Amino acid sequence: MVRRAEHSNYSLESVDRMALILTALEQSPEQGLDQIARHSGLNESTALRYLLSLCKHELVERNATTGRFRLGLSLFRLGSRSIEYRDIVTLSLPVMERLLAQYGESVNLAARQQGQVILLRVLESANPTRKGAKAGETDAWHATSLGKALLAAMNTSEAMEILTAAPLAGYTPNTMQTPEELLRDLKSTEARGYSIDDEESVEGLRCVGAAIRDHAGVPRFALSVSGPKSRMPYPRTEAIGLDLMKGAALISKGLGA
Amino acid sequence: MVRRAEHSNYSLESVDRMALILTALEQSPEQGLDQIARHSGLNESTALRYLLSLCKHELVERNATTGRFRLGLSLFRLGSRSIEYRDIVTLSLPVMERLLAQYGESVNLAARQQGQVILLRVLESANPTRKGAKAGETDAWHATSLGKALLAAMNTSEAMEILTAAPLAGYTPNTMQTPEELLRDLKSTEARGYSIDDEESVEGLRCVGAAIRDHAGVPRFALSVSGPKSRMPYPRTEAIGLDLMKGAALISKGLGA
DNA sequence: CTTGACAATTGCACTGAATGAAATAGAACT
DNA sequence: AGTTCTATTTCATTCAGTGCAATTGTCAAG
Repeated sequence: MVRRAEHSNYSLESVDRMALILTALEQSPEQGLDQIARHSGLNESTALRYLLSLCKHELVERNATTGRFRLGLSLFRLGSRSIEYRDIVTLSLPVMERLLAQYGESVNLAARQQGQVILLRVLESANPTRKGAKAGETDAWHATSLGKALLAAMNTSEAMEILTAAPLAGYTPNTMQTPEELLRDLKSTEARGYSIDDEESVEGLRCVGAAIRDHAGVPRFALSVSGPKSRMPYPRTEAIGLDLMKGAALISKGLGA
Repeated sequence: MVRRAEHSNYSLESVDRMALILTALEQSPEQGLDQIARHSGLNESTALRYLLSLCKHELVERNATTGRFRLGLSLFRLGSRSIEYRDIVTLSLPVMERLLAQYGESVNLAARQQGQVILLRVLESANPTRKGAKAGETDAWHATSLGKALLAAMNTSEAMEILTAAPLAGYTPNTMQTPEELLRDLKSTEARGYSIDDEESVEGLRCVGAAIRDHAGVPRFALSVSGPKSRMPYPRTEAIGLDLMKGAALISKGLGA
């Protein structure tokens, strides 16, 4: 039963094309047929047929007056189910709630996905934080505790690949923008066991993060606690960091690690 | 450009099949190939090929040990974008235009933002009204149909918090200036489904409003129709109120509610 | 109003991608 | 050992899906 499908030719072109269309639509809120065709590399008539078919299932929607296309609500419904059904979230929730209760700061759970760090779940602190992150958003690899926790947990060559794939944007004066600098930070992160984002993504915001490994030991998720610098002094970040490591380890174990 | 595609045969079977698969997967968190094939009515080999292709794009994921399938994280990402890209103004415009055409009175869209009610868009009636509201202005919570529609849609404690935060200014003899009086009004508003401002903010002006909820069910926007008392007699306000509720519900649905 | 440029839509003939039945192969039992 | 599941693969057949080219509608400029 658990023979894995190896034949890569088990890939249906139509599904690939559909994915291309959706990826194209992801780039901007609303697009005309020509833009989508250009972006996806598909023939215009082909793109139109896919789009209309997708519309039938509300996976894509069409502006009735302009005729432009956008991502549909069915995707939202399916996406919500996807998270709801995901054991990582249910598995992490108790840990996250405990961390929130203990420290009173926002707790975040993220996944590594297709080269991005995507927030799965956020438990907001009761204290108003300047960072109003919401599930579904993507975080920067090099400037957040979530991203850096994941990077530090993978092997160096893989991390380098991600860090050199695109120019490293600067968000604050503290953002590290060279791979060399980051590599040094990742080394100490690995030794320490948890990552620190000291105003590297948002000014005044300090975060601590730890990686979660899946059943195969691959770092696939990360947990973080974030709060204003004033409420995150040094001895506290260490306490939180150690606690995060414990929590992350517990979840990893729950995933079968 | 805006010729609408009519030919229903513009539907790709592969897209329909893919939708069948996703719908099947939506039914329960994790399913084996046979269940999915049975549920979708597809041949097992066909279902497998779709599933594996979908896996390639992380639209579907596979449990590595059991071989069972579930909805993938890409759906979550796409779904989040779908909501993010949904713009309240564009979504509301068709509804607002219909209301203006139907009743010939000014139609207003507002958002609750940072403790205030902010007008997002105003469609002016052709008949000169004394209320020349413009987008960007703020409305009073306690003396307008927009504000009261929002207050009535939130839970009582939250509404009270807003009503007691600052003294309630009086604009006309009709303005309710005590939380108790307002609370009673909000109760009947909730039961009625739409709010009424009967010369409470501007003398001679009568308004009817309804709340719009976002994807999470939070009342975040409101829609209203306003006109001089002379053109807004009682049976008419009710007709407009019911119509507003329908419109608001439609927009809420468009936001993912 | 006419013209031209552009974007969306449709018709159509061809073709190879996708299909389902049947054969094969592990896994998990007895 | 065999038996019964479910998952995977093969393969010949064929029709779904393709892209070109023609058409139609829209918009803006003259």
